[in-house]
Amino acid sequence: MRNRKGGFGDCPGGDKQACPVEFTLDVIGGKWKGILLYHLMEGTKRFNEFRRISPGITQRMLTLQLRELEEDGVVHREVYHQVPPKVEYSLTEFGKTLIPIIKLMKEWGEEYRTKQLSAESCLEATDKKL
Amino acid sequence: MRNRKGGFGDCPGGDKQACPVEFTLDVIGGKWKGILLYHLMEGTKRFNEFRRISPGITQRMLTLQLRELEEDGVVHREVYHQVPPKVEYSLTEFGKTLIPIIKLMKEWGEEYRTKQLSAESCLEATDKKL
DNA sequence: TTGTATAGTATACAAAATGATACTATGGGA
DNA sequence: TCCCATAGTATCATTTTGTATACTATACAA
Repeated sequence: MRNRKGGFGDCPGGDKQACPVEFTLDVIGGKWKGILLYHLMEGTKRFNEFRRISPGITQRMLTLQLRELEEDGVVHREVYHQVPPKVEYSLTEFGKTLIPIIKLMKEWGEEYRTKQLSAESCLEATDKKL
Repeated sequence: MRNRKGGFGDCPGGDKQACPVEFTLDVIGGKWKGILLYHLMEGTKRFNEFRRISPGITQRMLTLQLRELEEDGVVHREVYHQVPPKVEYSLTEFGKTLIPIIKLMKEWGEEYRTKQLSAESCLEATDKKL
């Protein structure tokens, strides 16, 4: 993943050309990008808003993931030169084309998260019961 | 990613519960899972068929990714006790519920791969022209 | 007897992703 | 004067992911 700079043309197995699915996953598949995009669908968010929403993410990771999304043209970063600083993140028009995918992933996740969990607890039955 | 065994209940930031998108990405987001699922949509595939389709993948990674998909209940692994061995992989019913997502990702990838590339070459303009 | 094909394992190593922690600048308020 | 908040960097450690290579069993075919 994310090893695409420098052109797809010389991709050894030709995977990236052959697989648009991989291309898409390359854009949205980072560890935190799902959450970020999910919340950006609601509208503009500030840096620390994301931190409050997902306390698990470190500042570093938040910066990195947002920068990658920015590089990919998916999010827009608006800097207000104030003190204390203010930076707003939002979906670009291009980023908005991802919304149907995010929504579908959200719905699938919502529907199968619980089912999968119960299936797993039947199959594995080694963990503590929730 | 993939750090979910042992229950979601104690997820520190509560991210996995809060974000079904992450749950979905956890299932389909492996480096090769996109390609594998993409080709499994067409029907049953054998181990070495995958290797021929994507020569870039090593045997080890192919095994690992298929096993993860199997663990997640997405693919079914049918072993034929023959010599030489024969193992067939196919989508489970559960796996088939992912098809709309894969298809949407495929379409998005097909549509924006080229646009993104040309946009990138305008913005970055450091790589050789394709 | 040697080679072929399949579907893997095992081991070692390398690279990439992620995490933890400390640090920065700055204007305003207590 | 000290502390607060914001939006980050910088550095280092750890974990995860991926690669390379060699190895396995076994029936059949040359």
